[in-house]
Amino acid sequence: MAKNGKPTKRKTLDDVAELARVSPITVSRALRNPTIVSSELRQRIESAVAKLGYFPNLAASRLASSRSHTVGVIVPTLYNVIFAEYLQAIHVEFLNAGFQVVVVNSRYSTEEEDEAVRTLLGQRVEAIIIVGTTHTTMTRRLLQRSRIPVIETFELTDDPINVNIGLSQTKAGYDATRFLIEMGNRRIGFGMGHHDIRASARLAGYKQAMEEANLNWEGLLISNPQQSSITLGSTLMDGFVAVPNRPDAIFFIDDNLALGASMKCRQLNRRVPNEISILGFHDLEFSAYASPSLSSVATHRYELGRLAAATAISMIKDGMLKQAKTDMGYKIVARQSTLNRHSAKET
Amino acid sequence: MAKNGKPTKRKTLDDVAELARVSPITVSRALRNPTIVSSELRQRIESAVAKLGYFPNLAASRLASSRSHTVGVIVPTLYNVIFAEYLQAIHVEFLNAGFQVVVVNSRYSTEEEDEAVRTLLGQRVEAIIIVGTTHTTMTRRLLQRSRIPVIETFELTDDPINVNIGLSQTKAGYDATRFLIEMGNRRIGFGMGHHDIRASARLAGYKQAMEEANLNWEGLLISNPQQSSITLGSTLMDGFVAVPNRPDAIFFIDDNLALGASMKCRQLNRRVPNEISILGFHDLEFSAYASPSLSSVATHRYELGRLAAATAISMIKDGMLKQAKTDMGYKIVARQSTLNRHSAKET
DNA sequence: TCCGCAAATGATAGCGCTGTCAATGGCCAT
DNA sequence: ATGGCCATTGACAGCGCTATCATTTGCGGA
Repeated sequence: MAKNGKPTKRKTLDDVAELARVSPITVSRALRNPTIVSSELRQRIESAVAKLGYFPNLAASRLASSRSHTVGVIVPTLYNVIFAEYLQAIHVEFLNAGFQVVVVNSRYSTEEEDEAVRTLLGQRVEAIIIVGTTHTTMTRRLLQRSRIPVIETFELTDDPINVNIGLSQTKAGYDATRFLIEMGNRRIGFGMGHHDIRASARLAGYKQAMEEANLNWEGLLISNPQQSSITLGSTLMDGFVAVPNRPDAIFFIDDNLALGASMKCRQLNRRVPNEISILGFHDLEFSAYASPSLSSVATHRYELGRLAAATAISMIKDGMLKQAKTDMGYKIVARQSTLNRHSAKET
Repeated sequence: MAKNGKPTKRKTLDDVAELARVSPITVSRALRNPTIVSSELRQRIESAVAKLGYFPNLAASRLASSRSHTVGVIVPTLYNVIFAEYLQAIHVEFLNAGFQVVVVNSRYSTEEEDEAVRTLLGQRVEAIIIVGTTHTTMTRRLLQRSRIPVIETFELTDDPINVNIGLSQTKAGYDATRFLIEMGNRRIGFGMGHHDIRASARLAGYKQAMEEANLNWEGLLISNPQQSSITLGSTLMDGFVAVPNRPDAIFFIDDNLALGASMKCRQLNRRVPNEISILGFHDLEFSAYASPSLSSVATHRYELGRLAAATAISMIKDGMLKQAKTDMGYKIVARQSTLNRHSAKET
């Protein structure tokens, strides 16, 4: 309930200046860079600020200085812990450098991504960090015209807008599949949720590896338009056990699916990895501690976010747009959920 | 790389107006409310906008209209899926209502929360949704003075700033513990990560229930200053099996811990629920699908976020600050991980 | 035909800050 | 005592929009 009917206008710099008996510009300076104002005035100003409960109108400040001290980050979802780690790193870097971070969620839609870019540019963000390298033509043009640093992440492209930091999703999918093949698996399944761009790239890598090894993947590819989750992994596993001529290994698009599938296997009394090997992706926090521990492809989300933010900061400082591409790589981590069937035979 | 050295000033409304041969104010209107401008001018304006690649400077718009069309949300962390679900609901509601959402992370610190509030108020957000009801005196005063709707969530308080929507964490902890007691457990452990406010409230409820039942909880309380995770659950379980006179049930502060503990039990060959019952909290998405499925206390995060946002929107529209308190409740969901030892004895 | 009214458009004056340059005063070297 | 320099402080204009009121135009009814 409003305490009273007074329209109590918000306090402005001028109110503070009046109370502190100094000019408004001095208040502005005292607030932004206290050291350049004499300590006497500074104290008068500080107490006036406290007394009035003043704080600056950022819109006015941004308009006058044409600096927003804000950067934008576009992620496809907030649900996925991958992006939470990435965002955390970005936040830390930018907050330390005095920037505010606005996060916008594009929900895996290029149209929403386009809108998000417009919103951010309208706010005159000083840099944009975006997940993915595939955008609508319009979005790409907007970003190019914007003349602010744009960091495209998570994937790799030969034609970045400015800076690209990521890993080859296709190659990762290929190598992961090769890993399973070299472990002696023949019928290798592929389990995924909805076909987002990066998941599809990993799928392409899988198909390539399978074809190169003359292995047939028909009937071994199970997907579901839902978002990836432990629950979904459990559901997908139901599908795999129903396949005639069951797979001896499955590559899941991420560790959530892999964990759900592994738990389902136990319910169904299918031994992992003996009867069926399971390989995940991303090496999530729990994977090393699951039972059996999950083999996975480690990606470096935190470092990726950190590097993206650090690069953006240095570009903002220099006022220069450079073009660059950094491959963060990945690493296949073999744990209990995958079995080397060659050595298993030997013993 | 900058394509050329031209300082290419950003396009403004005036540029568009000039190109479209209309007055700036007409452009402003055409952009904000196209229907009130004749279709001829509207088309001229639209093509000028497209040609120039113009889009509005939000800082100027906010300053002039003193409306930000922005709301702020403060959460303690982005890592916890609980808050991701809550944020998702908030985003959906506000975006549909034409508001932008700024999310700030307070990292479980009241100091950072205070800063976050200042940042948001400086942006002249039109409402603030905040997790928790405990703030510094200063923060509370700022929020009260702000004269915008403040929605405190997740907990319940008798003295809300404006609107409070949540559940009694203490009562939930109490009831969960009662549930385990009534199932015939005597030595009931409590496992938690770092002592954030809501976790501590659940702990208080646990202690109360134990004391009322004349049960001793000494030595049965294991915590770790880390953030709750599946991994940490696994670690905590190591602690519980090392306790002399092992617990027959454990209440974990959330389902991540419960799942990690359950997986560890299997590694250690402790049967769940026969040797040890496990109860989690929040009823996360995977809990029903884990093996064994996890008993938990279901909370309603999505609905909570939705309601918080809807309430904020209606308050913004009405321009009225009301005081209200809504108890969202919770629900104990019994699944496989807890055993009713009374019936177990009977059979 | 003229008036009145609604719809469409325009002119003016800020919103609350900061960039820029000017003014002031104290202090030291000469 | 004088000039010059640095450290402080202030005046002024303007950032790019929108609220508000004023003006213009078209059209039906008296």
